[in-house]
Amino acid sequence: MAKGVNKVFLLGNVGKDPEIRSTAGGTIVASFSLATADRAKDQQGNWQDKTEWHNLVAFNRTAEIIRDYVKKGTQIFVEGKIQTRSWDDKESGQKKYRTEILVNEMSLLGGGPGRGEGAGASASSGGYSRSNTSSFDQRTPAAQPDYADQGITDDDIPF
Amino acid sequence: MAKGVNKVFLLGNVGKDPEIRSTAGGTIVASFSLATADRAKDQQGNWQDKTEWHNLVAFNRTAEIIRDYVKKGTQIFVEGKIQTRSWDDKESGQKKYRTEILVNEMSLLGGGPGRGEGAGASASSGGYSRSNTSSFDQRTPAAQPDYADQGITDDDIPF
Amino acid sequence: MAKGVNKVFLLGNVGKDPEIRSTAGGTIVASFSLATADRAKDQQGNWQDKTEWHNLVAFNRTAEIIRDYVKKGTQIFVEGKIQTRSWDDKESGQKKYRTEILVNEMSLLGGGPGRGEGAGASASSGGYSRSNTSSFDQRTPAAQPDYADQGITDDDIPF
Amino acid sequence: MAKGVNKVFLLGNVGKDPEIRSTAGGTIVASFSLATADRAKDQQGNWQDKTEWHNLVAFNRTAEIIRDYVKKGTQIFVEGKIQTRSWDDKESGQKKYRTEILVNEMSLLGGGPGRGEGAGASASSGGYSRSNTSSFDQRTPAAQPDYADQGITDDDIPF
DNA sequence: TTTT
DNA sequence: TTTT
Repeated sequence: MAKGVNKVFLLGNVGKDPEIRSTAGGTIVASFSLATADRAKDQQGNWQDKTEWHNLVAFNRTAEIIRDYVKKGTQIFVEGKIQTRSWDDKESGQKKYRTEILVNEMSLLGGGPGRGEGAGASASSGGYSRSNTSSFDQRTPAAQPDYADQGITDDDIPF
Repeated sequence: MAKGVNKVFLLGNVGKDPEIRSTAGGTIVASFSLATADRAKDQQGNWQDKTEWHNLVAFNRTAEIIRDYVKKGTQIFVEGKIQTRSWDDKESGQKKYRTEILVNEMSLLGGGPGRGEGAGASASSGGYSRSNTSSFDQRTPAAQPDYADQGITDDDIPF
Repeated sequence: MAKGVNKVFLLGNVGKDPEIRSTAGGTIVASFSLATADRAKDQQGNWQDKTEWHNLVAFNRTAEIIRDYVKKGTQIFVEGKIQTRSWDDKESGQKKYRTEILVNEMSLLGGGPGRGEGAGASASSGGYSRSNTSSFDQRTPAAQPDYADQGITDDDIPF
Repeated sequence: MAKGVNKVFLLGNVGKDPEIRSTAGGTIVASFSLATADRAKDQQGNWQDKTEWHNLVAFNRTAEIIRDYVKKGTQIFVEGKIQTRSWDDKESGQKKYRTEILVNEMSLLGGGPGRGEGAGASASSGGYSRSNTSSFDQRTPAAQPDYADQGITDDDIPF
């Protein structure tokens, strides 16, 4: 029986083309950064824009959608959960932490220059459809993403 | 004009008595960890409990409430936003990151042993009131928390 | 492909013992009201408590948990979606609407007198466990709830 | 001290040009409907699109933004709370209910045909800016909207 | 480091 | 109709 709530909502623009990898078991993993713009008062009481960057990771079907439709600049809305992975840095011997958002659901929004064109791939047929919102659900993640290049073992996999 | 969404909901138990500090400017700052329990399928398909730890920080009125009512074990619900601070570690010269949840609203829940008694401080009068929910709002944070002991400058202050 | 977001979070107390029904197909349906207490400024600028009432409905496994653990006064946290059903009132001939929250996830909180005892049924063993949080997930609803007594047809079923 | 949580997130498209009114006290009130598209399995197990309609209401600064930038078709993201108003219908003598979402924050998204042109007003300067997200905050509502034409008295005003 |  |  699960307990607790750990829920995140982010709406922003993707910082770089997502990095797509596959695990030995065939699971697709998408990693990318998302910028959420915020407006806050500075110490002089003036409104200042501030950008917060988030590390996002998605698996399976959601990762496929990201591979096919999301790139630098794409505006998306995601629902996910916060996860912090830790490991011992080989060089410094220090404990290092990386906090990521595991994406559970994603909606592609119409905004931003990173939708519908470019070298990669896109199902957007331009014109009106470019302004649609599409939402995807990743309810049943299951697999062993290959995080080996980051020194991440299977024990770090969140499901 | 602000843009984007960066919203977090957490329901869990506090890991240790909160750390309360004051800035030179008189702003009260509360820092503490929160555990959210999760239930996820492992690679054998069995349900496993997993605890995720979050670093929370609150200011002003919310920090006062935390100082007075929250301690190790207290069950709370919070709404907040994700923030990642970074600095250069003096020893290793490496860039370090710390992701925190800036608490905007908090509800004290009835659960857990960490409500209403103990060495610290508490306004809870025990008995029935232990099962109440109380909610606090921190809408207008304003000040310069003294993060000096963490090598944090005023520029890192989120408002 | 789904589009859009329709997400609700409620934390409050149950108004009456939930009503449990079964459909012809065997689906369990739980209906109940939830009060969320709010604090808002009145026209004189004074803070006033205000209670908002919500109609909640849950199916299958979540309905079973509600049947077994939730009753009048129980404090819960739910995640769900908003749904408005409409029908033609036979008497007045008017179109009538009823907005409900379809519960997707629920956490039992420790608060309130409606936990663990009473005439109905409860798996709570009292004492310490009263302060626990338990969370349940209803990810794959599937069936034909019998809403016949409300003049509701299968077409109104949300899944 | 407030209690409880009553929080709603909606992402969808506006159904009609918003209705803008002013109260005797000068408060601006915006009312409009929002469609959130959902994807759900029907009884045959096929995925079906389903649209849920919501009644939204906003006051003050948020209402002004809506007046100036939102119209039929505009894609928006809103955060708000659920409110149900009730009154006695004069004709039938029946108690009637209307559930609305009181909008607290709104983000204009790039999608949809209802952005940037039209008879009304718009600050959108076309081109790139049309794909931006703008977010507005309504933290301190205060006033007496004139709901007289709906048989609504000051007592129904949520703040 | 919480909680069950 | 809950809860404090």
